[in-house]
Order: sequence, then structure tokens, then C-alpha cells
Amino acid sequence: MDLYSDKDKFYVAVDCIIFGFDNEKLKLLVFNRKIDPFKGSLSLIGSFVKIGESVSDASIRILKEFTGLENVYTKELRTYSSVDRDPGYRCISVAHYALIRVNETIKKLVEEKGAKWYDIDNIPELILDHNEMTNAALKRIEEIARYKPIGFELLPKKFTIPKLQTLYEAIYRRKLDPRNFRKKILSFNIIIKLEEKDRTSSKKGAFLYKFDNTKYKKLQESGYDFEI
Amino acid sequence: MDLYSDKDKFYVAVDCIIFGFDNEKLKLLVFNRKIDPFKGSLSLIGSFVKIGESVSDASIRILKEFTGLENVYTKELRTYSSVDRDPGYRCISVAHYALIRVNETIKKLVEEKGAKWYDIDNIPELILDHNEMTNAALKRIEEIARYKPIGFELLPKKFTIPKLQTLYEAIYRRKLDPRNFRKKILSFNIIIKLEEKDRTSSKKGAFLYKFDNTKYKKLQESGYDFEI
DNA sequence: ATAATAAATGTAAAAAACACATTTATTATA
DNA sequence: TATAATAAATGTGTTTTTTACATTTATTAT
Repeated sequence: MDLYSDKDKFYVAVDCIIFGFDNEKLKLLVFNRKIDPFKGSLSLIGSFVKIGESVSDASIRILKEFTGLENVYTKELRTYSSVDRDPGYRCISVAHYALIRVNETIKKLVEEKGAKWYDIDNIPELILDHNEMTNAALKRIEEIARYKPIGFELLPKKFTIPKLQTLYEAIYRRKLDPRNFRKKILSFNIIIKLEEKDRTSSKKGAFLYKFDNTKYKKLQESGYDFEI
Repeated sequence: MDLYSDKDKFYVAVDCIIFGFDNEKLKLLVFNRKIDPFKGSLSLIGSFVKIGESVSDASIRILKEFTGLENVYTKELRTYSSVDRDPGYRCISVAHYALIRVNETIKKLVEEKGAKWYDIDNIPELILDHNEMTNAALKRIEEIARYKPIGFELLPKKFTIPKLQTLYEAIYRRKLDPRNFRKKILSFNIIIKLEEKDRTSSKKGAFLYKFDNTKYKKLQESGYDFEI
């Protein structure tokens, strides 16, 4: 613990609140720390910002290191900067939330790194102010989901309408009516029906759709809004 | 310019995008720099964060210094952290936007400090990335105004409905229908009609209202929304 | 052939948003 | 003291959006 102290200068860190969706529940990626400081405790995935990179570059680097993914949907949440938030450094952290498409490759990769997915309504105690960050991020994505189609970031490229609904139910934490939900989603004209069906969760099978980014951008330009 | 260089460590700054409303137009507070760096140029109001204060404490300090006001509505916008954004320091800036009630006292005070109000659709060239910050803040308050009653932060404690409408027209940059606007605002039940009238802009005079914070909080708790 | 499963579909009622023109209170002045 | 001028205040019908709600359909397994 020798090096863990420097209170005369600012350190800048990025912490990432990484959300995934396993077709049923929203999940948070949590890291089990193997070295000091906070060895054995749980934390968000983070890193110091290097002097030669921007804060958003740092967040991209962290996401890449941990998930192997580039081009992840990542947004700045806010800074955390209480003088005594970290007992070792005078460190301000710029929290970012990220939404990723979980698949088997990523599942393995994050396990190897010592990270684990936790159900959002069963989040363990995390170090420092990381629980506070997580709660703020959850609140934020609930707000954002009302007017940006972030749901698509969490689903596979091809998804069914019932799965999309389950996801929004997880974000809003309430049940939605399947008829009204489908009607509303289709009215935006930003998803394209495919020929294929997904039969993993019913005998009848549900048609797969994909997100139409071009059309969404047009919708946004002409006055947007995406209230579900 | 001797001291103006230290690129080996992080400096943390706060820049404030301060908005006011003069009963007609939305205004931005801009500072005319009298000393180096950037002597003679225009900038937002900012300061380095001290090692012993949080970022939000710094923003409160800045607002107090410049306007004499405490308890100003201030929110974090985002960080600006490009490696080369400031040629002198390796400095990340946490931009904050603030909404203040302009009155004669404040007008005088900011003038003494060498600051000036600019119409939001006539903003001059500012140093560094301050124009970028300003544009982002304008976009943000337009978004926020849709679901939080921030308009009241910019108006005097007592205001008329036509003035409130003018303010929202300035924020949204479009005309609103006076009948529908009044109906909508009153439907929220968060403003209280007073006996007094303001006769400065018509012979008939318009009734003054005040914002009912208690009722607004209740509204928010029970599912909120404030779309005008 | 039948049972089981989740997907897909339509409609009527209620609420909200929108478009739109006239009257009212007051002061200044002819 | 009548009139002109000014901005404030008000109401209604139409359209759009939201909400609530139950049955049929495609498919597989038994």
C-alpha cells in the first residue's frame, strides 16, 4: 500500500457502469478486485485517465480492454469529486454508462477478467461511491430511454418484438401491454421485419426485426421523440 | 506568459455557462479577460478547482464571486478534456450551466467584474472550446425544459403568464399559442395567482403568479412530466 | 387428434393536443 | 367624456394520441 497515496495533485479516473441484457433482466458488470487497493472488494470497471488521452478516449480504452468491444454505446454520466471520496488519491472520477450486446464470447471474456454480471435489482456493495454511480446511471437510462432508442444497443442485431418489450419492461420496471407496445414501436417506422423467426421461446416463433439506423436519424432530424 | 505551462499533471477547471432572461430574450454571461492568458479575449466564467474542494463546490464559488448569488440553479453539463484543448495546461474542464434571475443589482455587479450579457442568438467568439460548451448547454436546457420547470429559475419570483410564455418561446425558439400555453401551465397546478398585476407592458395589466415548489415536488413524486 | 405455448392482432373510449377569434380592462388623448 | 390603442384573458370544436382490454393463430410435442 506504499504507493497508494498522493493528495497534492489531481488524478482523473473513469468508471464505467456497464449494462447488459440477458433476454430476461438488465445486468450490471462488476469487477472483483484482485490487487490493492481494495483487494477482494467489488467495484465498477475503471482506470486512471492518462495524461495523453481524453476522458472519452479512456472510457473507450477501458471498454475495449474489458469486453473486447469497440464502438460501444457510451455516454458520460457525471463527475464524482468529493474531496474524500478516495482515501488514497485526490481523484475525480468521470462516470460513464455503457450499453453492450452480451454474447457468449463476451461472457467468457469478462469471466476471465474476474468480472461478473449482477441483476440490477440485486447489486452488491461496491467500493467508494460506485453504488451511488450505479443508481444514478440506472435513473439516467430510464430517462434517456424515453426519447432515444437505446434499447437497440442492448439487444442482438436481430431481435423480436416480445424481447424488445421485455427489455423496456426491465428499464421502466413495469409491465407494458403487448398490443400497445407493438403498435407504438411499429409506428416509429425504425425497425424492419425480417423473414426469419426466433423459435427459442415459443412453438409458434416470433418474427425477427432489425433496427434501421438511417430511418431513425431522419426521424430525429425532423423533430424526434421516442416515448414508449 | 512564463507560468502558463504545465503539461505533466492534470488541472481541473470549472466553466460556467450562465443564462439570464431580460423579459425578452435569453442571454449568456460572457467575461472580458483583463489578464493573461487570453487577455482581451472573451470567455465563459470559470476557475480552477482547488485541491480541497469538489467540482460542484467550485461552481458554487464561481457563481458567488461573479454574481453575488448563492443557491443558484446549477447543473453539470459534461467534461471537456481533449489533450490539446488548452495550450498552456493539461486541463480538463467540467462545464456547468446555471440559470439566474437577473436584476439591477446583478446587472451592475457583473459589469463591474468586466462581464457582459449577450443575446443567445448573437454569441461572440469565445476562447478555447467555450463556444462548443455554450451550444451544448443551449441544447441541454431546451431538452431539460421539456420535463423540468426550469423556466421559473430565470424569472423574478413574481411573474406573469405572458412573460413565462415569452421565456419558453426563447428557449424553444418558436412561437406558442397563448390560449393553449396558459391552459397547459395552469393544468400543472404549480403556480399560484396573486392579487397584484404587472402593468409595465400593457394598460390592462397582467396578473402576477408565483411558483409553488411544494406542489411541484408532489407532482414530480407522483410520476412527473412537464411537457409544454 | 389434441394439448400446450407464446405470438399476433383490432377496436372503442378517454384524454391530450391543436387550431383558431373575440371580449375585456385600462390608459392616453381627442 | 367619448374614443382609440394596447396587451390580457378566455372557450370550443377537431384531430391525434393514449389507454384498456380478449381472441385467434402457428407450431410443436404428445
